[in-house]
Amino acid sequence: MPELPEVETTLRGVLPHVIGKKVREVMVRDKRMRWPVPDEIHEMEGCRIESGERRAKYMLFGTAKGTLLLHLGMSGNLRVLPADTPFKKHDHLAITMEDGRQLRLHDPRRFGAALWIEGDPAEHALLKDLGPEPLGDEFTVETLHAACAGKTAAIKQVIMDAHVVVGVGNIYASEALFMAGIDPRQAAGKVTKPKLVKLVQAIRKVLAASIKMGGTTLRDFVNESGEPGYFKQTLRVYDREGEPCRVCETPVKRIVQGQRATYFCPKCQK
DNA sequence: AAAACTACCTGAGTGC
DNA sequence: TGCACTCAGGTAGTTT
Repeated sequence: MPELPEVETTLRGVLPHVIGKKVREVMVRDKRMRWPVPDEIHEMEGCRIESGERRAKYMLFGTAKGTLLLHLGMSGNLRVLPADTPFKKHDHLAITMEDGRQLRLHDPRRFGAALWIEGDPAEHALLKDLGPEPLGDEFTVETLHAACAGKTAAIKQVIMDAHVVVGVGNIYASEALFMAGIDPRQAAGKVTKPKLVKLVQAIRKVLAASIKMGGTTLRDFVNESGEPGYFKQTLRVYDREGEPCRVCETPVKRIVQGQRATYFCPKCQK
């Protein structure tokens, strides 16, 4: 499910309900996530949530004692509900705030994560080697060019590599390559610099546009209020196999790269 | 070093 | 209805 725009949408929705509020209780209903939810997560009980930010697809909530790290994996969502709302299957974590509202992490596939970090989150193993944020100043044509230099791997694989740039998942990788007019199978080292310029712009543009529309709901993504995102109707190629390219009407092609589906227009992307 | 592949897990959809 | 099968938005870790 969630790529960067969906995580950003969720975080923005959650923030007003948690910033400056005290945590009353943390309930771990099922600790089986990508990694077992640590007992230390209860450290946050009684703490005030001072900050909430996103790094790559991780959400980080800072308190005086430590930082809560949440990841939505493939099928997760994080909602704000009244604490007395009946639990659903796969509601693995529930954090009750002092005002009776509850944050609930729901994740059927359990590829998501809930961890407790003591010390500087930037030094945590999951975060310290991440590449630049795509919407930040550190992601530039120069950094992308350097990352692509000499690589024989397909350009799509490279922009999905979190060491190169974070947050570009399977949907937006296909979309950005379409917008930049680049064949996703092209060796990264062979993509020309003018194309890389377009690619950097395309990645920024597609992510920002999706955030504006509340993300993409393909099947089951919902934001903190349980509402879907509306970017799906704007997708140019993803999940449109056989349908006409919105530019040239050539049928959109689906291939598999690195065991993931890739969608592209064989005429517009060279 | 880089590329290819595996593993984790549940649920929805398809075809027989 | 039911069974077998495929596919899905992520990414750390292992193998080649």
